[in-house]
Amino acid sequence: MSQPDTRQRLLDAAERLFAAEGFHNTSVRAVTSEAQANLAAVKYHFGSKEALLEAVFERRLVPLNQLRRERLEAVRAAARQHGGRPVTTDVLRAFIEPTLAFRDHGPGAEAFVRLVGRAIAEPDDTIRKIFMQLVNPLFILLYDTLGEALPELSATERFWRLHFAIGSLSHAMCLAGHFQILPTGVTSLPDATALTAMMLNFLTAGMEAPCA
Amino acid sequence: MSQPDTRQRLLDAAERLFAAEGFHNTSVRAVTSEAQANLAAVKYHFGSKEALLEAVFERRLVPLNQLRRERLEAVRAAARQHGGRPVTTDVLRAFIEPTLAFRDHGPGAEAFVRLVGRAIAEPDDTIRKIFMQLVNPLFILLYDTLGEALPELSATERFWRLHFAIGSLSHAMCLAGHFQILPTGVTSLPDATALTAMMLNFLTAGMEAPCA
DNA sequence: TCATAAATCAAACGTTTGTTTTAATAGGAA
DNA sequence: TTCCTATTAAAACAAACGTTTGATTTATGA
Repeated sequence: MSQPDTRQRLLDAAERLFAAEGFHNTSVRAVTSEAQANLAAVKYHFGSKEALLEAVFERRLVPLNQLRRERLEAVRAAARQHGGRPVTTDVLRAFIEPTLAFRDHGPGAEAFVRLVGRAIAEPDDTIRKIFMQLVNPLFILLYDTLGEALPELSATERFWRLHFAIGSLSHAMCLAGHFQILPTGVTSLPDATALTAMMLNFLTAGMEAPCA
Repeated sequence: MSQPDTRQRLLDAAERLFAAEGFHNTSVRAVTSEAQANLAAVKYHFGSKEALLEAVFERRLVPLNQLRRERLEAVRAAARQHGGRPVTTDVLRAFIEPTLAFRDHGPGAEAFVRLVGRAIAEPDDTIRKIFMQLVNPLFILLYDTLGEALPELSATERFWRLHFAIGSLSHAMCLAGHFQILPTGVTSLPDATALTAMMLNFLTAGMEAPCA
């Protein structure tokens, strides 16, 4: 029997199922069945289905957020050191590169990326707040750092351009490995590095566009 | 009693609740209760809960799609008439302007915009296919028209840049009237016209960015 | 070895789910 | 009126839901 850590197996199964079927469309029984655990194990290890979702988010989002924060702070520090502004594309890269590269962080990570990509648009207030509580401080840091890179941009413009970028990113996260029919001419799917390069190229141009 | 059209009241209630709480988190009883109709009315008028969702999509998406298609075809025709390419920002505007302006199309339209913004990232295959079946032909037309505006762009680049744009748009649609805390300096929220202008400015720059 | 805690288990809790059935009510045409 | 169809209504369906209980097993440390 592979029963080393029931808690871990529950997190793995919940991560996969919540990403593939959605939170409300996934039953606790489906999770415990896939994890080869007893139905009551969710209550024992986490307390409730919602607390399980919170644990799924926290397990991967806490280290990912720390990495993204470090990269953003590094860009800020480097700019301050040579007395200039941070470069827009560096700021965006500090946030986006670790995010898209995360899908290669072992099995389940790809499902997690899809789960996170959807969480920001989650209708259920309780669920969205669980997620936002974890990522909002980072969004604020990104917003502030973009303000240092683009001081001529008004707060309103910067706010909405950041949301446009977040939309592009989260949509691309949802598409990870979840592919529809491709148009003729689009042969293969890009890896995380190539996708990051394309997205940075696109979003940097949008961020730096002169105001109309 | 306001009982002119039970079918219409069911669509209105379902539209609002599906957008606010999500499809799987909304019960048929909640819909019929808000519509002041009998529980069995959903089965009688639509057949099932899923068929009700499909009707919610179709009621507004069919005319909206027709408008977007006309606007896209008009841009194509105008370009062909004077023997040149369509302009990128005109192509994007033809699709985006009617989409964002739709939230002012009477009561319930704002909720519908949010519902559509989320539908593209819907985990449930059945639901996403109901939606995709309605919008995919338009996405293909948009993809082709962008190819006429930007013939130097590779199919892969164009494909992903379109997805980045769709991500920005759908995220902005989800945010409509559903606002979180605003950062200092961001005072008021833009109307559909102002938001369209900002988004077009952003996405046009991204679309026309030189390849790295 | 024994006691204590941690973990797992089967089973049932009461509710809620989407759906269905059957009867009652309305409204217009003959 | 009378008949027929369209619509509404109340009630129940079986199934699935998240949660909880209490007993049992497993592991740990004295």
